[in-house]
Amino acid sequence: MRAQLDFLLNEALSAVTAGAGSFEPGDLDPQIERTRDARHGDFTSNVALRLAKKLGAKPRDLAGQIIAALPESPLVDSTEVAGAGFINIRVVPAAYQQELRIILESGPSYGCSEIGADQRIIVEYVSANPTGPLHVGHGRHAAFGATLANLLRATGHEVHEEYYVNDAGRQMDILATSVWLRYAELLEKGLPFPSNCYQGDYVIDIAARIRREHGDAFDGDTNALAAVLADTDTEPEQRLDRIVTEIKAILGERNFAIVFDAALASVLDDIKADLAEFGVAPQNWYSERSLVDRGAIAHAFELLESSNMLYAKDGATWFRSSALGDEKDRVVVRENGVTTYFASDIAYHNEKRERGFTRLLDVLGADHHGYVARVRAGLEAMGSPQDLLEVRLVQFVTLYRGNQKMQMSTRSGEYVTLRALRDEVGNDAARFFYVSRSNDQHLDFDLELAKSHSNDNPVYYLQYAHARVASVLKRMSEEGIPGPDPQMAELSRLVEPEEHALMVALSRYPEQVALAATNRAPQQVAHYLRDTAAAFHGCYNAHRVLVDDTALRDARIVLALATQQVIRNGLTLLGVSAPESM
RNA sequence: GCGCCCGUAGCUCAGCUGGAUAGAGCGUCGGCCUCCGGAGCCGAAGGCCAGAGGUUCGAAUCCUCUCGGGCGCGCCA
Repeated sequence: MRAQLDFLLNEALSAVTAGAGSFEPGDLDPQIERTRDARHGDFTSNVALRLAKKLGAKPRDLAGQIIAALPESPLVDSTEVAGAGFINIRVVPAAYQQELRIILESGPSYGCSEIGADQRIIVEYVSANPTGPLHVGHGRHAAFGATLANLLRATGHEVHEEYYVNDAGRQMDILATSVWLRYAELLEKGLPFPSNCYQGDYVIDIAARIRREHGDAFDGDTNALAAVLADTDTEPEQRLDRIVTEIKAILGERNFAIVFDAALASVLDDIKADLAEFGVAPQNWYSERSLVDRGAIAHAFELLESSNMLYAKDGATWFRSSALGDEKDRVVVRENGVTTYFASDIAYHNEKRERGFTRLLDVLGADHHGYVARVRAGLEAMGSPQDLLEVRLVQFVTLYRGNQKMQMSTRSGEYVTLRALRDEVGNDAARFFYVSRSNDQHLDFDLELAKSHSNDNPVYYLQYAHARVASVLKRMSEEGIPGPDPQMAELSRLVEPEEHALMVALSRYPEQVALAATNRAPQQVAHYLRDTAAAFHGCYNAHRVLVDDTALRDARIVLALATQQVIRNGLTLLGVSAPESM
């Protein structure tokens, strides 16, 4: 509906501004907005106000000219110049009635558009290190990323979702080390378990399975290791590196790899299952090790080398990122010859680029914001346009149990897992709750509140609206009332204010989806659905659907069906179920 | 110290890239089913949009500064 008015207004604008060279219609989107106040009509545009100065005209005069140039349309009821120079448009009631038919004809695809048709976009999100189960913070990333992907897909983008698996590096060595130390406990080797190893019970489970499958095959001489463990003078992180080294020596490369791979597979399988149950299923799980094995890092280095962006200093290799907007240059190969995490990431992003995506969208934790400039610099150095990489930061989730703030740390094992949260509050409530707040807003997640299956959970309100329609339909079939044909129904019978308000709300859905996708703002869909459900409940309470007047009844059933369709489409975008009954 | 995010009703948050009288939920107070599901509806109270300047026809929104909160600033990931 808005798209049609947009078109009309553009026609009028180009007629009015035909002689004025500097004007470009594209600058002005969105030109048409919904009015907030019904007295201003249905739609309004401020173009006359915005163009007045540029064209050297008075806003109200200009508005009048634009209105005069507006092509005839069966959609438009009346137009007026209001206030300082607003163009207010009232559409005919039949337009809203026709929209109901369009909703029912389009079904699940109502609200979809092609505004992103020429875009191939890769959305990378969560990408948590596979060193333990996902926690509630990751849940927010998962819900946000998946919903964003849904929104982009609904607006015609070609979308590829990906999870980058950090299956190489120090943290993974520490996980393997933690597992082996638990294994050693099972063998009663009498070794202490350092506090900066991974504390979670899943580590013990993995160790137990290794014990079952391999017996004491990974036993060995632990004297040197015991000495390192007992050395409390060394700085803890440094000591941990030495512990890793000792355990690698005890096991040998081959056996350490077995423990390492068992730990990785176990944790990753858990993450995959967890996300799948949460309705989150990336098309690809991209292994950092595969990147290294394939020579992608070497390839990226060649590209950087050829543009003279690498240099040697202090025995390390540096990337000249400061030349491209970063605060300082960054090390890509350490003094000890090992490449940094940044080297992998630069190679990974280059690889995304080479796969031909027109946009790389990274969903990252707010603690990674310092990282953005250097990745962008890397891409630019390898020949990308500046806007290829788009980063959306997700602020932290602070978990409360009642008034008690909870400290979370993966290493210490003191955190609430996503799975535990889902078990307690349900997938629907969790998905909805996560995306109903802007991603750049901190989220206070009160477990006690979320756990309580009480009425203050907003997701139930939406689902209830959907179920209520289902209930009416059930009642209808029980009483042998035939379902109406939307094309034949006399929708002009829908004249009550509540019905009109509901129809207006429904007609807004396509533009809300487009807006939310453009703004990368899933919470706008959540809020829209809340408003729409409220309009429905208000209408439902004021006017009975299954009345004796057949024509009126049919019209109201069409309205109810359209409402159900829009709410179902919206909930689906958010990854929330639309139940027939509660 | 420097950088990024944020500050809107008692609480939790929206606010459509600068529009007309700033909106919801929860909480508080008062009403509504002999009627399709009361997980609902209707109404009331509640605001110096942290503060101060600036930009312009017009600012919660853009710019600068101050105050307050969060997060970064490794040859960690």
